[in-house]
Amino acid sequence: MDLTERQKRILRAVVETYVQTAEPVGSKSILAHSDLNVSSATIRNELAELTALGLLEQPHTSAGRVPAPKGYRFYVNALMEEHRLSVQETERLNEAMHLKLRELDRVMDEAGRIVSRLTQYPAFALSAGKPRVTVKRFDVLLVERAAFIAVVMTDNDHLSNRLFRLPQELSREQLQMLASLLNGSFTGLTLEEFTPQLIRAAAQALGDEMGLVSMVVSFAMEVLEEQRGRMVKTAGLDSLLAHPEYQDLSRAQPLMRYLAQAENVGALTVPEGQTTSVLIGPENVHEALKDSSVVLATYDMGDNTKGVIGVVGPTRMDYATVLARLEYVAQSLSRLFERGQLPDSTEKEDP
Amino acid sequence: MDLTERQKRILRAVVETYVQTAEPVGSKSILAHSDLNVSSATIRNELAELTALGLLEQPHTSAGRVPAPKGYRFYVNALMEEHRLSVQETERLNEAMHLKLRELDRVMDEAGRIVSRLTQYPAFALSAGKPRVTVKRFDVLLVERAAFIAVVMTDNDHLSNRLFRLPQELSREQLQMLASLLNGSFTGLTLEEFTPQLIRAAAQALGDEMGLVSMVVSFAMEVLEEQRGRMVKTAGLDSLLAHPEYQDLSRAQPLMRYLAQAENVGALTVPEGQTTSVLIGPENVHEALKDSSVVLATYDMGDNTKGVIGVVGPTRMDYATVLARLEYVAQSLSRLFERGQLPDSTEKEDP
DNA sequence: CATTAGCACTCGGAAAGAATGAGTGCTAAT
DNA sequence: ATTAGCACTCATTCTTTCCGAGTGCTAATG
Repeated sequence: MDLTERQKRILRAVVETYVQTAEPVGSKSILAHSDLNVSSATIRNELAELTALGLLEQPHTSAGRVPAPKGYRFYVNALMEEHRLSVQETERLNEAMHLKLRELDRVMDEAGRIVSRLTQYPAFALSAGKPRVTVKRFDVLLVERAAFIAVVMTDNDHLSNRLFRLPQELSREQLQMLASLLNGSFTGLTLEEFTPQLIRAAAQALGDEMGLVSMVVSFAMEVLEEQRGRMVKTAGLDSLLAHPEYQDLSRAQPLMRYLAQAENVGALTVPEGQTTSVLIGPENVHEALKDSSVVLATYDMGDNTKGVIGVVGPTRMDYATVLARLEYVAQSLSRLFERGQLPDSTEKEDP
Repeated sequence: MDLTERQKRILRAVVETYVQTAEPVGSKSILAHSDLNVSSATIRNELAELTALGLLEQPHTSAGRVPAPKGYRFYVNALMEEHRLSVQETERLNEAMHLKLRELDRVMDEAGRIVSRLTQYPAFALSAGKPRVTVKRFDVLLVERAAFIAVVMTDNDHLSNRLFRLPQELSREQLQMLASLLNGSFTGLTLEEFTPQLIRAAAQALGDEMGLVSMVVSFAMEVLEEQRGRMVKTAGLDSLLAHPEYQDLSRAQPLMRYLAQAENVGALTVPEGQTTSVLIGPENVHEALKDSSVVLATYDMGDNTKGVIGVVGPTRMDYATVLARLEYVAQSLSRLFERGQLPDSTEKEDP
């Protein structure tokens, strides 16, 4: 798509004022917002041109212009200046991030909240799905005469534990044997490799009258199941209603419903090889998103797995700012996973 | 408040048809819905009476009647028949409940979802706050040359763990000593009793050059902090918009915002000595709830602590059914906590 | 005295019409 | 190529009109 310099400036002016005002923008206001030295009539001609190209559209004959999805796309690809976070902004973001982020669950939850607060759009955080997870290590701890804790550590260093109470007492030796059996037979296996035969054989080897093996093994299987799946957290659903395009309930409701379903949100991904993704209106495949936009950024969870954070909002979105903030949070998350800590707020760097 | 039998029947008819239709109900439709053998004129007289008593109200002169909050209150207190769950219903509920409910976090999350699905209203689940939580037991497990897992078990049998990586290698003996020190010095203490002095003394006693003590202790403190707070999970926010009273965005939005704030929802409680609570419209203290109703039920988490589940919806709510379902879920949760398992679906009993 | 039939009246809401004005597209002039 | 000027379009807003469900009251009835 080839545009003259003047057309680009006009397109950009339309996008940027529309993003602010949410009102169709007319030739006069472009005159004010950009510093073109031409008359409104000239601009009208250009607008007609841009409309013919499918970059803008007219809600009705006597209204101003509104960016069409293609227009936003052009803006995002070619016109948008990279939004540089100001010092204040960085500080605010860091402040927001400096929370007790630890367990994955918590991290995802908080990340979603933070992004939503930062962008004023509903946000979500997805942890990476990991198709092959295995148990790295089992531990069992005797806690009372007839209760023990099983600790399962997966190969992505996630820990889970559960307390088991038993009808009978248990000796330290029995537990010891249980532990070495488990570590011997069930580490390094994916969920599929936990076959009933294997479990039965192990139980027999231990002479397991209380079903200890199956207890712990099925716990381990739950853990693997859980680790394998993507975790989906959404936040800030309520902020959707704050935007004028969703004042119309018939638009807000399907989107809300979409967002409330974890499996929908979990299906959102960033194309291979990219770290961010912007899908504008009809570019989205899911019906409920057809007239909204989705902005995504990936973060690194270590282990070559990627998580995703993102927001959903009207196509009229300040893509530059939203992208910048998402990227910043994604970057911070990557560092969190890499180093086990959040970046120092004084540190400054360009991606 | 004394009503004649006929007045009661009329009030009840108004509430019940209004709950279904969401339209003001007139004298004629009452005639149809109830089996009074009187004319519409008589009913009109009674309606005027009930309106004068503040039990009904008229949106405008030429409209039918709508229950006033006092009317709902009377209905809930005196008129409402206890909704008996049908066999099908029970089955559906059980099916919904039979999920992998384990970790508290997950339980709360699921409970909220289930209640929301069951009632078609936004729902929430609160775990009990526990003012005095202590660590019951510490365990440490060596996992690699320079990494260990700390497991903290609190007196409500909650388990948390964390993996610590260290710059230096660690001997099994060192860890052993760490464990006994922690168990000796820090079990049975509330968060407040973890004084800096105590921590310093413990570190010295161990000759702790790597800061092991402070690592594990601050982890334990996080755990206590977390266990002390109430956990708040909300679900089904989107179902709010499905109800006609929230088609008006100016009503839906504040309520959404209210529900999105954990601290708001967390403040909802059931009065001492009751197991359920119904707050109708203006009976609510929080501004955002003034024209909605809140229905709550408590469940028993063991340890004499009570959790709460509940829903928020329009005052026009089918209180009988909602209450019955909430109670059922609450009961199931209680049993889950008591026995560590869900009630058998074949089992049937009256509360 | 409670109940009822009958009827005038009220008032919200839908439908139709009129006024407003921002913004366009076109034409003719520069 | 640009621009001033002007007729025209069409959402939006404000009135006006109309409709009917439902009431409240009165007078008649058992």
